[in-house]
Amino acid sequence: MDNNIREHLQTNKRYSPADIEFKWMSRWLEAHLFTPDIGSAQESFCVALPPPNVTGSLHMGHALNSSIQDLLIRRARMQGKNALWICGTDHAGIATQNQVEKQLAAEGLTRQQIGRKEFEKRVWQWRDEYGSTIINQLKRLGCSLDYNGERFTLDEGYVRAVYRVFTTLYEKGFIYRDEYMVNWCTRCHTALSDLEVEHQECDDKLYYLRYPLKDEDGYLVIATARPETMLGDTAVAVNPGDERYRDYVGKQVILPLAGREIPIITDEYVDVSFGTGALKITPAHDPNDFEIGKKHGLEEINVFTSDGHINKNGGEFAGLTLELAREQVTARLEQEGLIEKIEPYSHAVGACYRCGTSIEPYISLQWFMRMDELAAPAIRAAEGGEVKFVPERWSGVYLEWMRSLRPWCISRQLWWGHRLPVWYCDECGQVIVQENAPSTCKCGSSELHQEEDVLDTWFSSALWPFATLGWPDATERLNIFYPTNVLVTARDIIFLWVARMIMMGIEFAGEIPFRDVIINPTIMARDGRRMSKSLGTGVDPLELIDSFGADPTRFGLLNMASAQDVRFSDERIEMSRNFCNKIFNAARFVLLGVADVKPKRAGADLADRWIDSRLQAAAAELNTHLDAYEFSEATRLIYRFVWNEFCDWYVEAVKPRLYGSDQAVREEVSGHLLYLMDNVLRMLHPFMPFLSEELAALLPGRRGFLIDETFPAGDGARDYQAEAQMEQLMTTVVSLRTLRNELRVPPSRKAAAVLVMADESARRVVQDNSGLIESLANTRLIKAVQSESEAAAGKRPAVTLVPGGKLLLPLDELIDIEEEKARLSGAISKKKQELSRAAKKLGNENFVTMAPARIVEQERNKLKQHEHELAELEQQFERYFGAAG
RNA sequence: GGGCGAUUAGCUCAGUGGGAGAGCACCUGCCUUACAAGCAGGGGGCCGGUGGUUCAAAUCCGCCAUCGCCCA
Repeated sequence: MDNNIREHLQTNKRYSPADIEFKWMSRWLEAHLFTPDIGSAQESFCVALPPPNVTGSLHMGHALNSSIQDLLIRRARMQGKNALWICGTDHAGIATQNQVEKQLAAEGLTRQQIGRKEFEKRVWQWRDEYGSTIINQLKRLGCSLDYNGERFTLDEGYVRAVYRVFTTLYEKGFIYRDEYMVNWCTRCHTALSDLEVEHQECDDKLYYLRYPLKDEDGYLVIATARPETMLGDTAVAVNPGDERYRDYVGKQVILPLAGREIPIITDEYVDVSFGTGALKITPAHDPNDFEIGKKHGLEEINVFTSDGHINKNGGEFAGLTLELAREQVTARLEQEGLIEKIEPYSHAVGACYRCGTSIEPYISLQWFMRMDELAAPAIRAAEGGEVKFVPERWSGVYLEWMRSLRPWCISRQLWWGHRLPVWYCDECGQVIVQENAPSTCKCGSSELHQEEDVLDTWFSSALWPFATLGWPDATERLNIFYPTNVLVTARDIIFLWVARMIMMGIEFAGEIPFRDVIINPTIMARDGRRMSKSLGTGVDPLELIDSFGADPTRFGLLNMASAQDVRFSDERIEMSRNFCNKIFNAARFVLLGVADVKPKRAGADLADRWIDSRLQAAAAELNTHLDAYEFSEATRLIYRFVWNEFCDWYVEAVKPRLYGSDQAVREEVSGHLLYLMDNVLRMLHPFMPFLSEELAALLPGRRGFLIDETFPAGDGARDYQAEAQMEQLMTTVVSLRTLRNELRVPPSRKAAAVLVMADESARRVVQDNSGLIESLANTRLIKAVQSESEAAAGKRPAVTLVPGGKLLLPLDELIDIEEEKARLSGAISKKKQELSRAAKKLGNENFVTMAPARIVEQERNKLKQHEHELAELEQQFERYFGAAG
């Protein structure tokens, strides 16, 4: 090893992530490690990154599911697969437009002032400047995305895919234009799909309004939460079965303020228990009323403008904002004595998912996509298990949604996005839908104009798994990597993406886009609720990377990735940081301590055989967990193996041999340590790429990158004898340590111990490895004898049970007689309890006859063991203190 | 209003039919030549309540309570 490195390792006792992360990411990128080989004959493995919003920055959800994806991708590469992790962002129509509009506003400009062309130019500039923020943040996390192949949903080729899909669906009649009620954001000035509306419970008021009857005295009282919409009322509806209103049906009321005569109609939809049971019907401003209006042929009177004011149909209220209109309408009604009462009322109000403005149900001319026919095969794919959700319960959530799909409003009144491939002839009104701009209409006119609207961003991201691979062209990439293997995402994306990707994938790429869908848990704030920007309960993953390092952040997040939502706790990241430090120091021990040899598996020594077997077990189990996507279990397993087996036992066990005077032994142990370290680092690499790479590079005889090496499969043979023998020794050591501690033997004092074991094979294990026990338990003169008479351990040794017998520690002068008496009788009563538990169970005839033989046998063995041990303890007690207490 | 999930040690969470686990925190002793972000040892839980199924329930089923998430 280089002397500089040696010195560096000697002086630095703590892992310091910041020093190495940038270095390795740069080297990986320079070596193009993350770009797959298209010519490879290897089995492919592909994951498409759910494209983050181009305006976005890394949040906890991204960090978690990217850690998962990187784990899977890196392992797949190490398993020899031709792996591709598709990289890119989506253009995020509204969000990006809002960003640029904000910029313009700062210059005192609006997009209308500069015009559409100029505006688009500004957005592209914005994108070039800020659009790779989140991709760069993924690099900091160590993600091995194919950065060279980064895609964007507005790439030239991608646009072609979008247009192909649009025109095909139009020709099939799935896409159509209609004047219909949509969700309208009065600030973003566009329609939104149902999924882009966020509902929030809010404390409001319920107004009871009096609508005077036309031809007689009196009035009908209706209840509404939105009194300002009464200006657009065109009926009052009651339930046909409602006796209270039977006499009024068919009559007219005079709509207050407007003075309009409107009918009293009946409809099953009306809930007799809501308010008074009489409902005002405003077909232009409420989705349910819209349906009722259609059914009854009611007039739709729009009283709002598209930017949230009252229009001329609102008479004297025209020009007011909706908020002011509500105040003034209720004030006027109050004046006229038409308000019966106002009650507190709590209901859900829709808000724009991008700007939070209240959503208005609004009738406008939009493009829609019918979903039922596309949904059918996508439903079957999940029902038949072709697409598998993990955890499985999400499959139900997906199916429920898919079975109740309504037409999807796909047009947006924005200037950023895929402008619909639709042209209108100014001459004859012909609608032309095709991928490329037409020059003339069938009528011969060349006076054509393109549709102003753009497509919902999610329309294009639905094509992500195949459009990024080159579709609609039959590319080699598409051939190799489609369908992708797994999609990892958050649950709120199930509808927005997963469902739509499955539908589009089946329809256009001819196959499901991915086989497994991993829905990662949500990381909650400390209070157990969703992290919230406005409440300040969010945690920034980049800050975690800054203060703990990327590897601890990844490992900690993966440790949280079980099937359940989890509260974020930085104790987990700290635990991971400590673990990284442990690994770093284990490597220091190996690198600074070993002889100058190459990694080489040894095998005669018990500890060597034991750790080899344990390594195989750990690797096998690790692969099982990863195959089952049990990430949290995987982190726990690797933690236990590295810390509690490799570090706590093997490294300690090996020290006497490593530091001994026998050079041949030292070299053998050195080779074996290096061999183990190499395996451990390869297992760790997909979890903590930076640290593992850094340490692996220091191993003698190393070349290349870890990612090109093999992930331990754990398919080597186990050595069960070595495992059992080492188990016996470890238990013996722990008993001895416990005894020492309980007796408060100072560490400086190396007490001598005697093991009395009738069992010959157990005794031989101890005899053959007495040195190991001596060093691990800080004891000397381990002697294993067959019977007490041979022990000659002084007159009054302390005693404890060990596997195969008992352990005597002669410490006459150190033992407090009363304490020892208490300690022994404590052990006796504990043993008695265990004994009686087993005896009771076996005394139950039903247990003996009904339980599996294996279990009963196990219980009998326990009973025997307890009986034997109790006898030993009582005998001991009797010898020292007379009759057992 | 509908659906889903959770309730296990002081805290954050694993454990899904055969004697309750981890990390942190706590107690005792250690600066033992890889690591004090560490080492050795230890204490601590009628597994939310209730009823049922079973030889056997933290685990399966019913009901109740509390909290959370999603959808309308």
